[in-house]
Amino acid sequence: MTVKRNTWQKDAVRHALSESAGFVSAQQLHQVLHAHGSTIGLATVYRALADLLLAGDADSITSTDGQLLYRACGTSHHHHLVCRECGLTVEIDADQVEAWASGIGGANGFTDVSHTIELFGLCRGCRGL
Amino acid sequence: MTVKRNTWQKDAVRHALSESAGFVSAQQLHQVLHAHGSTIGLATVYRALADLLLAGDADSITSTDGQLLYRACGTSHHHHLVCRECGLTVEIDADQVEAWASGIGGANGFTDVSHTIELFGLCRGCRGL
DNA sequence: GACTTATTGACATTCATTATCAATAAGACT
DNA sequence: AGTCTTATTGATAATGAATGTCAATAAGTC
Repeated sequence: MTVKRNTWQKDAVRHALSESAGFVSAQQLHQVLHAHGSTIGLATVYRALADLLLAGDADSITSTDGQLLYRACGTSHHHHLVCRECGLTVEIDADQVEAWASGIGGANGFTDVSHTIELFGLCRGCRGL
Repeated sequence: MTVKRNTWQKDAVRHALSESAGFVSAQQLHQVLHAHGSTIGLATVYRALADLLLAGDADSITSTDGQLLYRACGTSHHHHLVCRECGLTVEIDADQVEAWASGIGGANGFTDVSHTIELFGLCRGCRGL
């Protein structure tokens, strides 16, 4: 049977992902890693992220322009309010929504319900241009 | 200012979409239209679908393999509960969440707040395998 | 250290979606 | 009806994220 091997590349991806706030694309992670001097390959980043998904150490959503965004998972769960102009991000917690989400899931016969909630808007600064 | 023009192509896409049950990809719609004798171009199908999205006459989700799926849609804004195994989709309406979203946005100085909410879970069928 | 083979990484490939742009036709105006 | 403006179309090229390929590398074992 195939035996998993531990490589610095996988650790690097895991670490870079946990350092990132919010959702990050595989390409962004690759760039960040290179900016920090790593020589990791793009394909390897994709493979490491796929492994993290399977292992449940990360989850993903697809952004509006169609690319997959990843997030470290297992830490505290929260959501973001993002300015669609400048990218300013405000963390929000949403206990009501958490409860609502799991309730809806159960009412429809779904289990293991996870959710992705992102709010986009125009922040004060960008509006006041 | 730009003036919208009505073409048989847009009507064809709108009609084909409303005839389709469930979610359909742009490529599938294009094939269906050609199978019915239409000579509509693929790019035009994409453009018509984009217009329908903007007009609120259709909504879309991204399938597990990354492509956009479209569906004719009523006027009301709603969200989806999707089985992460088989793709079974249940419509949910979320008045509470709508209110919560705009409230949070305003409280943080954001205007024009839009949101994306997706719930993923395991449906009864897939769980019982 | 030697060996097996999982993993890497540079590159090619796939494929959905978008951009390009000349040709067409919708709507307005006479 | 004819003319004119330009929004729209459609064939094709281009983009770009994601995956496949495969020789070279290195993790874990003995």
